[in-house]
Amino acid sequence: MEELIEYILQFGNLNKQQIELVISKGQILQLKKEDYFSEAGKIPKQVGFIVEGVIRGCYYNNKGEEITRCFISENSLVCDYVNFEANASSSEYLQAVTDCSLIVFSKKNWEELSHIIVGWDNIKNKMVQLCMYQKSRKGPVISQDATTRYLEFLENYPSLTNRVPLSYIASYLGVTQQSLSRIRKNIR
Amino acid sequence: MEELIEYILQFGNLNKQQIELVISKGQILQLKKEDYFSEAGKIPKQVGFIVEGVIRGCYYNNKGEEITRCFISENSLVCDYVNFEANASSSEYLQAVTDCSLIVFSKKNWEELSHIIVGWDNIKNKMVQLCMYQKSRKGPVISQDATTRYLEFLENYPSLTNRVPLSYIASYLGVTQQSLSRIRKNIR
DNA sequence: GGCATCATTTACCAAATGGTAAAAAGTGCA
DNA sequence: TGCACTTTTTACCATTTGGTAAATGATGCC
Repeated sequence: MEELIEYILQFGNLNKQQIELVISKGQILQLKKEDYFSEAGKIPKQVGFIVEGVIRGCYYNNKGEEITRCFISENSLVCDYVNFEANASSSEYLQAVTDCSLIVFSKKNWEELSHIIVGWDNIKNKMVQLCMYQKSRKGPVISQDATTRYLEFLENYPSLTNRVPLSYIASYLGVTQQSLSRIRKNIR
Repeated sequence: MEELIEYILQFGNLNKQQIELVISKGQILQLKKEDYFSEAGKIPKQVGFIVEGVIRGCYYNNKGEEITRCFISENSLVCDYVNFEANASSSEYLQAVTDCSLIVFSKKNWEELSHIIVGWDNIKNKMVQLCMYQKSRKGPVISQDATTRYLEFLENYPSLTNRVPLSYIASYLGVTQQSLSRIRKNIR
């Protein structure tokens, strides 16, 4: 739980008792590679914090191709938050890319924290907003060519290169797997 | 102001007195085409709501090319919100594409609303989060080809086609202006 | 170990897009 | 109206990327 607490304290202060309250509401969740954390068409039921592992957001486009939209790794929140809040069904899958250890909060527990910790809403919203902001900033830039997008991916996600299948990275970067393979060859 | 109130009430209820408080904190701002609402390298000073006009988010990439990252039009919030909250300098410009009428809230007034209206924070955060969420969903999809991206742009932003220069749309879609011109020709 | 299965690389050609340049169309102003 | 200026279109060819297919490399299971 230490990682989670350290993460939270970036966004505001909590005393020991409040930290205990947060911990008491969280539960450990282990996901096996390819398990879903949440699914398209279903209402997201929990907020997660990744202690170990990689999760991706993905969906199927109208050609039936599977597209990876984002990667989330250690020490980050994982949740389709807007739909979690609105009790609306999600349009994408959140799927474990590797075996994962998470700390998760049910909707009930997550909401209770707002009632029992003064200032929790403030921390919570800063966390969620930073999360959304970073996703939009660390993603591939559409105006760059594929090689540049791959090089920036390596910079932004150095720890992912060897634990994520090439096909996921390819659809994330908007190129075919074959093109990405060729790009990697040309870089060396 | 009616548009703003209607927009806000989507996210939660306010009584007449509270609505008056919101109105009392907002100010009218007129922007001329190409004026900046906020600038890269500067700390965003206000939150805006677009009553009339179009604003774009843009920046200069490392080749010095000007890249449009998003379009925001009537009945939407406009703000680099994370940096506004954090008093951090922005990495992009928010620039009027057409003459604009806005209702703006200074940082001081925006924060005061949190103190004087119970439940304002809740409304505010839902607004901001939906705003960020939509930006990530309405943007061009990197795994689609340029023609598809343009067609989806037309669907997502039908009102922008004739009031935004082609060059802005081109960089937004990640193609050169010449390519976009060719694409438009082939669609007809 | 050997086999089946899946992931990645390579090759080939077709199609899409970029870069440069020039022409055409549109806009504002004297 | 006519001129200067900006925006958009068009054309040409080089380069990048996609689509299909097959070969190679990895991985897990019996």
